[in-house]
Amino acid sequence: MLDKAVTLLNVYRPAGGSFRLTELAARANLSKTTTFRVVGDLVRLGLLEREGEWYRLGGTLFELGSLVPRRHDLRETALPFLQDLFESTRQTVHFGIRDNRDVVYLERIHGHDAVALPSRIGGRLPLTCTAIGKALLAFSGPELADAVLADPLPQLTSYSITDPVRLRTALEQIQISGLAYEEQEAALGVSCIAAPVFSGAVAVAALSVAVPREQFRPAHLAPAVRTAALGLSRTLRPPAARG
Amino acid sequence: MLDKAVTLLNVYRPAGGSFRLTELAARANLSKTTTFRVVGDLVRLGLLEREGEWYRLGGTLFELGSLVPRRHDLRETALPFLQDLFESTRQTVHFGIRDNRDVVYLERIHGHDAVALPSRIGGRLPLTCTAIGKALLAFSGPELADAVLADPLPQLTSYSITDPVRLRTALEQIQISGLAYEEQEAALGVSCIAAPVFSGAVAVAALSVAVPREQFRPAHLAPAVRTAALGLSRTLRPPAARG
DNA sequence: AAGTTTGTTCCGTGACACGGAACGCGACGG
DNA sequence: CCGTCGCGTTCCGTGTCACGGAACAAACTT
Repeated sequence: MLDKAVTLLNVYRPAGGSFRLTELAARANLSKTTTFRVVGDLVRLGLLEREGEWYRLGGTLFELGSLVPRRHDLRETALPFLQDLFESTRQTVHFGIRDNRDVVYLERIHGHDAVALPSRIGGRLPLTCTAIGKALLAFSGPELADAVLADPLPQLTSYSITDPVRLRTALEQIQISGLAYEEQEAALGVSCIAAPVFSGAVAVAALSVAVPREQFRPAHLAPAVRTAALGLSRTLRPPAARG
Repeated sequence: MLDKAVTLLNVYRPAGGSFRLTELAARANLSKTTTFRVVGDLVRLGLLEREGEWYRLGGTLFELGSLVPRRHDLRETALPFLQDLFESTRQTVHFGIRDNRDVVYLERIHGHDAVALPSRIGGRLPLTCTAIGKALLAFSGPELADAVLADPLPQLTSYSITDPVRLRTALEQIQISGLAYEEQEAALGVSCIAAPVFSGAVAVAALSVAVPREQFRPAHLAPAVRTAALGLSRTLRPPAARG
């Protein structure tokens, strides 16, 4: 019952949208009868919403998701620094953490002229294809980097780094400079620069600026990104006694 | 099973936090045995996370919640206008929709010196105690206003309006001016000004600026709030063919 | 050392989740 | 106008697994 319910909810990952009963049953590998009953319960409980014959995720999930502790707290303390960064660059600003081998985006703020990117709040992208991911990977200990480099590297565009040797030298460069770059590795026409947010020696999060490729001026963006990341690191220090 | 699981998740509303097994069982009115089993399933499925003997909401909920359609779409198109508003006022900016008799906040952006407020993303406050709520109530049709005014009005502070007659004249004033005010009705020392976001004749959302009481200059804030709301209304028009 | 509260395991019973089969309906298409 | 298809929905018999009381181990409090 519970398993089937969560399986049904997971049908909506990672893209969201609306589904009809039969399609839900097919994607969840459940019988139509069971789907009908479970989906009915989910609607009654507010986890799904029904509009005609279409089902979508319900508002209760939004409210529960907003309460998830680490995500909410980090986002709240990071927001002012992200605002600073946005104001000084006027480009799309990202903020994310690591979960396993993905970066999970906690915040993404932009103006009217945002670049097209696969990132979205609550969404996931491979560590190795994004600037934020590389910044996190470079400061998450050598074990993780070794493990990631041992497997085939995921590829989002033709520019995504697939050569582990090249990625390792990139990580070493990141560890020296404290800045991570990414050029069209996540989306064509977009480049990124990111800096890790530290709690001690390991990165607990990272923030980045995404810029159209032709406007990418790393030397100009670096100080702003670094300043925001350092400021956030310092702010996290006092209350972040949680090991 | 499903009911009990959702009951357990709802223990975390509206404040979030961490709970131990016995406290979860008590708050959910479930036997300790059942709580133990269901909570174990929830952890296995990612809806809860366990740290020692403490349970908190899990990252899966954050990711699912970020996919809830109306919330996500509205937030995404509203964000640039909220940024404009924040930049021109440098005060806490809110964006919310109506759900039943509450306002649900979809976004809340602020700088380093944010005022203390009970609002939070995904949180709820009574329609009648907030500027956003009044703006929504004034443009949600007379039936809702009549129903709300017929019942006792909720009260968050000693300044919250409890007299239905006074609230009705306030709503009429909002319908004329297109702007809603609130002075210390949600939190002491904080005043707000809000404007509705229209889709046709009804408000589908509203945005506001929250300011420390002593700095509150309505005449100065009004144009910025109105401009942001109108711009957002216009942007929502073309793609918002959904009745 | 006795008592209290914690998380956890065990187990017998009974409710209810399960999915196959069948139904009503609307949309096509011959 | 009548088949057929796919849809959502209802029904029902079977079997399972959810349920909670009782008991246990461990960690604190007194």
